[in-house]
Amino acid sequence: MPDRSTIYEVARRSGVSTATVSRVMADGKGFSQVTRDRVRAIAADLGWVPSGQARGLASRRSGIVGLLFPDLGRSGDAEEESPLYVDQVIRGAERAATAVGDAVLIAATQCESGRELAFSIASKVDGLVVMARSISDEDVDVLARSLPVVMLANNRVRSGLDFVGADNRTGARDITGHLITEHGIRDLAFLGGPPESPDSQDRFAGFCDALALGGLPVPDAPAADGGFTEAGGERAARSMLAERAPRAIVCGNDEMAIGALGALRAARLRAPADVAVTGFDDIAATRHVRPGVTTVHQPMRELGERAVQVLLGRLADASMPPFTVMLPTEVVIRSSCGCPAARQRRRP
Amino acid sequence: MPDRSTIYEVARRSGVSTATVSRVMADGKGFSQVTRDRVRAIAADLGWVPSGQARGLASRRSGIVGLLFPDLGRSGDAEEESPLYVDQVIRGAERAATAVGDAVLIAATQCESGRELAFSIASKVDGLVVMARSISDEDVDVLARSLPVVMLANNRVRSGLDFVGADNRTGARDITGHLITEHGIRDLAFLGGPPESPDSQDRFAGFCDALALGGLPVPDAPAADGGFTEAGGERAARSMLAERAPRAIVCGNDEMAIGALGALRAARLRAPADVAVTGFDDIAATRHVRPGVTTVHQPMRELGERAVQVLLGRLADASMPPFTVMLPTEVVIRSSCGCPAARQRRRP
DNA sequence: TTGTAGGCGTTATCAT
DNA sequence: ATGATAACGCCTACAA
Repeated sequence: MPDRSTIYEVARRSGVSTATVSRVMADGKGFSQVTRDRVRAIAADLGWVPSGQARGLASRRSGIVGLLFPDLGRSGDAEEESPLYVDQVIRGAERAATAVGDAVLIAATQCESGRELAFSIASKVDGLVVMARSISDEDVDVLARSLPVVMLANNRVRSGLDFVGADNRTGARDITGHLITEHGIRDLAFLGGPPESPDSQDRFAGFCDALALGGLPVPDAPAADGGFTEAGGERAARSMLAERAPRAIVCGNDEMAIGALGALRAARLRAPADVAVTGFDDIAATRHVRPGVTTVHQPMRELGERAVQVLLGRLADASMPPFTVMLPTEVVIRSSCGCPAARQRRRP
Repeated sequence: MPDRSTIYEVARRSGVSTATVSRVMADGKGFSQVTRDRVRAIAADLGWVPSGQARGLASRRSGIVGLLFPDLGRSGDAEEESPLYVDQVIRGAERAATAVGDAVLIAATQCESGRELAFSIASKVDGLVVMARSISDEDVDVLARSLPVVMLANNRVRSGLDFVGADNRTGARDITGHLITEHGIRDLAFLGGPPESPDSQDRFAGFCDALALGGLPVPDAPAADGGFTEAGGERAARSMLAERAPRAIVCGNDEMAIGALGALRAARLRAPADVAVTGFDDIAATRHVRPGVTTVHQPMRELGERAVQVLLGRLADASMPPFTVMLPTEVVIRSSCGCPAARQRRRP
């Protein structure tokens, strides 16, 4: 690897100044066609790749946005334990960023342990998208003092920060309402994720909304906690069933719903005949499993896209008032709720 | 957002020079404990985040590695069409990079269309991991002239570049051999991915190896091409079955295997009783579908990790001879090959 | 159309 | 243990 050549080298060989080279590469104005061609040819010939560092320093814009997401896989054991959720968000962010020529820097961080990493990322980017549970609130505040930060899927109200999220609460209310209204079920249990997860909290709140609407007693906490994993969901459902089987288990996400289906099978209970089950997120597996899991579709990729778009907007105009984007969710009817399998359509 | 404060501000308030601040932040040597504490306190108080640009420019190391992966989702329609494969690789890369304090810059590129993007990424990083089919060979060569490049899963022999990949050929040979040896099947068809995919080519080669070993006639091309997608696999299998059903369909990946299972169901053929089916990759869905898909496990996450590790090694020592890492694959027996469902264990 | 020169915020090399 | 000061590679007025 011969040292990366510089703008000086290109300028020297082209017989022009570095300013002209810079202008040519920026595709601006102020040079003749012949100069342009010569410079470009020599740059290509040299295989010159301009230094993003220097460019960023001079123009005070790196063209990089950062994405911090919660580091789950590392503590969990199996690969499938870590939600594909995040992957879709990453893809969405990537898409939105490259659409405007920016790039995405990613890092998995976990509150305390990821502090240093988070700051390291922050030093390299123009702005940051921070997913729920990836760094502490205090650190968010510190970071937000020196660069634009968009909160993603973290429903906590934070002073003056842009926010992008999905309407978890309404989704949970709708799917629970479906169970109550369409299937006449009046004995439902909610299987939650990690208690500190805002997503889990919002979904539980929506569950409660639906119970209240249906005139049913409202619990003050989820019936059990499955940590958002398939194994955790199975475990939680198993111990729940050991006591008393409800007519329906509303799960905080799809992984746990799939785990719950396993627990029902093990307990020789039929789903949905004996116990209806619903999920949340609409991951691919919900389509492949039998019975198909009735769930709530989250626009995960779009979440990532919108977050980056909001960030870019903020970068362009720092004076805008704080922005909040709440993306709609959608109930997806399959058969685990008791609907006939054929009716695999979506309804609002 | 008040302007990001600089090292000058910190130095001034601390009553020391910028050099000292730099030393303190680098956790190096050459300052008293009291100076250190004062500087750190003031830096924290100011919420100072050092500029990665300036730091990179001065130290000629950005602490960022780039990952270029093929941009599939954009052309395909549904989300699930785009292989989860890539997501795992991204996660692995992220893990390996953050383990040493680096960050990963990601971009989806598609040969010609992604040229510009690829160069933009290259300008921002210390080195590049390039996945198969994400940019053209010529562009790889150009980029490799100015920064270290590691090829990932691209089996093409490229002069002097580091390479990391999985042993597709042996995996395909083993799983095909299983069908021939354990199940006595002598009439097999290979369902390939995009003809230009090195992965697909290698797997087909392994398929042929096994046929030759079993004394069976060796075709010179896959029986059909399903583009590595579930829908494509179903379509290809359907038209294959319209002519004549083989005793086994060896699919180039899992998505197509799942599609093929759908086609068999539609044709009122039983799997594996009438036609055995195998996949490749071991994605999560292969466990959830019925029958469970016998497949070849690819260490996708590890692929990403190793690629970044090799890149970091190259960064540390540019003079090493080109490095090749071939990770082993592993046959995972489920029931779509004809084995009893209970025997869900792995074998080499 | 083109060149000159100062500045971007660090790190690193000398000194002291 | 600390301070000057010269890079680092590019952009951008301002001049010519």
